[in-house]
Amino acid sequence: MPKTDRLQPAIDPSKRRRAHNRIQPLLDAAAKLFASNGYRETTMRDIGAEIGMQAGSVYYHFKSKEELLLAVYAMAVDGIEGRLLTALDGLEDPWRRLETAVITHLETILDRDDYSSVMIGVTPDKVDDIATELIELRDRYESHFVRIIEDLPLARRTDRRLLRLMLLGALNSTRNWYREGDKSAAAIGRSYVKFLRQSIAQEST
Amino acid sequence: MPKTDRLQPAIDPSKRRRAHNRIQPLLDAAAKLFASNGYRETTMRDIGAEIGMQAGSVYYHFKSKEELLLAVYAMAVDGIEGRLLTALDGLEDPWRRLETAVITHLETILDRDDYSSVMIGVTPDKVDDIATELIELRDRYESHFVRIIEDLPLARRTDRRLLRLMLLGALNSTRNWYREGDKSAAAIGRSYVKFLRQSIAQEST
Amino acid sequence: MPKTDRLQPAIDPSKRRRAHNRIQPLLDAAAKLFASNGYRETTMRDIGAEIGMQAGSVYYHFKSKEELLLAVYAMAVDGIEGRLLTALDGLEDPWRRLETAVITHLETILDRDDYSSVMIGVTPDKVDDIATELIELRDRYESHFVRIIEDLPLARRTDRRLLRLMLLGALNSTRNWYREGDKSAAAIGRSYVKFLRQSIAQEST
Amino acid sequence: MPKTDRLQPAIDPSKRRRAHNRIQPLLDAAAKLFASNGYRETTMRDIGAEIGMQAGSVYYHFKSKEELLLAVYAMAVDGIEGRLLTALDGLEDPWRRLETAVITHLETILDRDDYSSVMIGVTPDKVDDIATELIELRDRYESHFVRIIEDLPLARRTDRRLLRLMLLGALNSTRNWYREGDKSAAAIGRSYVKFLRQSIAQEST
DNA sequence: CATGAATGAGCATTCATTCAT
DNA sequence: CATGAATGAATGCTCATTCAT
Repeated sequence: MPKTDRLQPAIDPSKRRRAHNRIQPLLDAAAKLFASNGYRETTMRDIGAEIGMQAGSVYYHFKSKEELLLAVYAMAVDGIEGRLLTALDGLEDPWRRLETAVITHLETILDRDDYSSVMIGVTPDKVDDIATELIELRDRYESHFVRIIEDLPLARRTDRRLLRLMLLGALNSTRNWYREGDKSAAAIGRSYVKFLRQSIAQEST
Repeated sequence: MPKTDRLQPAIDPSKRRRAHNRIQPLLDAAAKLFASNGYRETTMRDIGAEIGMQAGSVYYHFKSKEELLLAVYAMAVDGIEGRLLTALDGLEDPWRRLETAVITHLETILDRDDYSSVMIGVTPDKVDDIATELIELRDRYESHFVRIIEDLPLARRTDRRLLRLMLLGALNSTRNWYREGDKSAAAIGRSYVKFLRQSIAQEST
Repeated sequence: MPKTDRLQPAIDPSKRRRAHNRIQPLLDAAAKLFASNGYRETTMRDIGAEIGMQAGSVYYHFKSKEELLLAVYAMAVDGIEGRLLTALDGLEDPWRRLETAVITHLETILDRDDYSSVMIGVTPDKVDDIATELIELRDRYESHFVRIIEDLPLARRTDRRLLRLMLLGALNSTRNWYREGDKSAAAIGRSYVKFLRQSIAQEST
Repeated sequence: MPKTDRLQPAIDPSKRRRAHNRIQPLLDAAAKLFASNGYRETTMRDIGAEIGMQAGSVYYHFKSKEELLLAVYAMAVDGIEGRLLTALDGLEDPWRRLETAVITHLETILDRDDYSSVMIGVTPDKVDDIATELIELRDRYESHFVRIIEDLPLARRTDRRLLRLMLLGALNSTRNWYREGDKSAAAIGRSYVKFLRQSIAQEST
């Protein structure tokens, strides 16, 4: 995933040279540490140290640890959403769209991208003050799955919400067991869709 | 789930009544707090206070917080495993066995049982020193699913491991979204199995 | 002023020996440092160090710095009120009562007693969370002056409230200029009353 | 009180308009914040922000926070002293001079003027490095009261220093209790003088 | 068995100050 | 003149753990 600068405050490009933009490195460092050690277990000192900065200095850029998490989370959603939309672009067939979404999602989270790891790994309700914002962000992303599943020609009375929840639960949990040497994200994704498709598709399909 | 004492080390029953009668309350308190607030966010003081005990006194019974988590985790596995085996007892049909396992699993974790909440909710790798033990315990439980899925008459070349991983991932993630008023655990379980069955079953089925 | 134990939780005297009661030394240390350096400029580390204790350990006894201030303040009021009542005991003549109150007040705050210095020196409104409690305590003490001045046979239309405020303002400010070698507290007190008495007394006096 | 520039170092008037036009706003901002929140509780960031300036930029004008306080304090003394002298101008009668001084002082500090609030509210000894300068400034102002009281025809053996200290103590403490709706500054001042005059005046008066 | 007391390392956060640009 | 960025020391507070009694 590209470490985009979508979230960055627009700054006068002339100053950019000087500013050395420490925000991106900071976000990257935070993402990396949150992803590998967890949000709570990562200290502001760790984050600062990662880019040779004092803990206190981090506060020049982000006014709290939670604020920093929120920024990382937002960039994660930004990134994964962007990838998803790009991959989906131009695809019409509902089942292909589903498969593509599943595969893209898996590819993002299994390539151990720090940002999306944070998004998948951080339990919003442990971070009270920004829980709402976090959940909103996540929902924004998942809404694409809502739509994709809506468009599927399914057997009548299929509970589409349950289907989505099942699928996303399965998808997100891959990151707990996936190891180097396992099947590719694409293969896993294809299998998951195959495991479901025939059971849920409309008869005629 | 009953707050059983199934796993307790076999000790002289005469002493049991008096000597170790604080262990169970302690485990229950820890389970309750770990489940509702998380392992890291729960302090030894909280746990002690829950049963009117000083923080320091907890160390008479468990030599560290991790040790306490391990004990809770072990009891959780013990409990959920017990329920599973009881439910499965006597059942022969492979698909019924699967459905029963799925439903039983969901019933345990969705009735917000403290012990199993800990088992599902605590990420082993955040607790370095006992991660191995925790994983072993979890594997012991999941091995029943390995066997159940092994016994399923599936289409040739179905990746049974992937199927199990997908299913357990979906199952365990229910606890993140399940709310009062949602379908029953049994209904959800039945749906999940239905979502899969036809797609993966051997033609003749 | 006696460093009383009025505020202490009643504890089983048998345990007292063991407990070494660190609360009193802690209050004394806090009073001393608050008095000489100010509340804000005193750190919990300073207070702990004063009695050979880690900063963190202070929290075993007081759950916050403000809580500690409140306890010191309460003991200060306790002490100065006790002295006042004792001094007033048995006195009937209204003017003697006033003079005695004034002198006693001055003696307490000018002997550089740490507790009353805190009471006089700490501005309640800088300590938001306990401002109310602090003000209540101070009012409790000052209410004795309200009564003493009420009992004075004054010229009609004398604004007794204003008189009290003037007097207490003058009294409390002595601590800002009083130096070793100045007149005694008693002499100052007598002068202050003399400065006022004739002007405000009822004609017949 | 007008936010005057009376004390400013005499500088080339041509530059004054432009070059130092940030000093006055800075002083005003500092005075405002010191007065309402206290010296310690006010940060350089707050002060800068008040006039749209970075914290670091403040250091271009004042080399430290204490320096800034000193400047505010000096302007405060300058202002209150100016008002006093203006009010006293032409008055001959010693008692009228006293009453006027008292009332003028009260009017200045009770109209919640930021500068004089700082002067009255900041305890010099909490600001070690400039305590001497602060005290000198305050003394300069109070010397006018020394003289006014010297000129009073008082009963022999009246301790004029004590009288001054009592009066100023009473005066300055008004700001702790004065609230909207209380008597006017003038009324309070007149009362205070009345409370004292007859008691201390020479018989013949 | 249990407590009361204390430790000490650590944490998020604050803030006066510096300085290159 | 002013800023943006950073420092570093400090601060109130937390918490798993220890240990004498």
